Amino acid sequence: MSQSLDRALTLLSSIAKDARTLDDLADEIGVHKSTVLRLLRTLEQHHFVRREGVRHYRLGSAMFDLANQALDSIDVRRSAQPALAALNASTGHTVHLASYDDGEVVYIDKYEGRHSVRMYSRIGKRAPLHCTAVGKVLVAAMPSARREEIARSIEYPVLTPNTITTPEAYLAELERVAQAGYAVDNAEHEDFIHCVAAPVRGADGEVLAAASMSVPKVLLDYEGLLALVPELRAATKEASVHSGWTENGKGH
Amino acid sequence: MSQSLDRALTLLSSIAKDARTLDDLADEIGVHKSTVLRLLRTLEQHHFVRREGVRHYRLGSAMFDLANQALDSIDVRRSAQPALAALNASTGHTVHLASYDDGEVVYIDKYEGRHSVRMYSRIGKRAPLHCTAVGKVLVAAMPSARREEIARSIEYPVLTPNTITTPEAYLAELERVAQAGYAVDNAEHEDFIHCVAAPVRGADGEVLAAASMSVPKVLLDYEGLLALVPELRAATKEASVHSGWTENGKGH
DNA sequence: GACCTCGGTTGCGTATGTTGCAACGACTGT
DNA sequence: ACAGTCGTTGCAACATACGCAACCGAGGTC
Repeated sequence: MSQSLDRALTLLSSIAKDARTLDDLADEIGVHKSTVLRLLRTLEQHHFVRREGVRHYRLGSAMFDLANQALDSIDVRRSAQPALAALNASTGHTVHLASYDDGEVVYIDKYEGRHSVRMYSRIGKRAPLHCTAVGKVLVAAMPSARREEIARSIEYPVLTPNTITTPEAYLAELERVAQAGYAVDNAEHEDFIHCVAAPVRGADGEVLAAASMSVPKVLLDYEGLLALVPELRAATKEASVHSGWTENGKGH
Repeated sequence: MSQSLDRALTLLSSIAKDARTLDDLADEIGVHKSTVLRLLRTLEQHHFVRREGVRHYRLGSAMFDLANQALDSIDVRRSAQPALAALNASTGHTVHLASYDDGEVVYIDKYEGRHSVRMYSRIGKRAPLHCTAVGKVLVAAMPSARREEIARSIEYPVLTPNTITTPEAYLAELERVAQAGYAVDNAEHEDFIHCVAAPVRGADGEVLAAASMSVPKVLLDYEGLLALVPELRAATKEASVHSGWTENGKGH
């Protein structure tokens, strides 16, 4: 809708990847370098971009200022923090907190595991719904009409041999998840990692977010992974309580 | 330079403050609400903004995705982390890591203190050079010509009774800091808090950033604050080593 | 030291994209 | 049913952001 803004935002992503020369950036978004220069200058004025020397552009402080402000305003993040940090500390595994946004999963918090295998995740990063434990938990919590709608509308890229590839299979999986109260990602997203996830609920019992633990397969087999579920659920329950949820029925 | 981009970036700040209605945002940046709508839509496409229901706009996930990417790319942040985290753990006080950017100080990391008095700081937030310990450390590390230049060009808003208010006084203070190797903010920024700061150096001995500890005055008097300096300097020294610095002379 | 390349910068005229307007639609509360 | 918000769209006018081409400055090469 707004061309220059659109270009500028694309620019930001390009810069985030890695600092480049003007012409490179120009090529990337398909405009003249003078245009890039002018956009950069505006971004710079607002501290969204910094230049260091020549040939080096980095994201600026406004970026993380706003980001931190935004993160702080996500209530469930703060209320879930103690429980998830404790879970992370006691198990040593990577813990994620994620929520649904526009047909995808967004990670809103992350506690790095001790056995830090390089995982392709990061706060703010987005992931597909069909191959992540958190994705399954979040969609499974929706009314069945909405589940259908989503299951039919998303793509099913095959990321590992275990990835679910059809709406039918996904819907069946969601049903299982809804029943069980937790979800598993049996190496459906990344080959060497499997996860379990469970919902964090708010005052009205609605699902605010999903928390997951990710474990390298070399460290724990499938049995071992499932054995973590009780601990995970204890943590999500505690997080839910801190978010206003009460055991039986509505809060307030 | 780019009007629409400029407006959009201003919009982001407004949204960060607090989610509002279209007209409010329009007023704030002085344009018609339809204009705001179109900008928001573009921002939304890029996930810089989310809408929840009506009358609610929040910053979106692209924001913190990029921000985290950017933070990860700040080398000194990662290399200083262990030392600063340990300092924070052992003293219980709030620890900041900050660097110089465009006439101001920018906080690039923060470790919350245990006795958490609400402090007006946040990763990515900017603060003045003249009334912060980190600011003094960073400017004191510059060659004297540049010190002069900066001292003459910045403003000296009076924030507390102790705030330095003239370039002359500031330059004298910088000289003291350069000699001593650390800086003090004796409640010059916020009335109830005082800080000490010391530099973190890189391979060539250049100052990469400044680390500080902030302590409420009710917790520790001026004497007590100064007593923390050795521990702080031990931590910044360790951080420097991790950043490539070597005790005597040039690295490489 | 002259020449070349590469990255960044500026002025200018034009076409394009962006804007404000005003009318409409959806929703809320009275 | 009506008034009051808030968000959305089509359109025409204009400002603005664009591409171009020339220029500058730094580094490297011969």
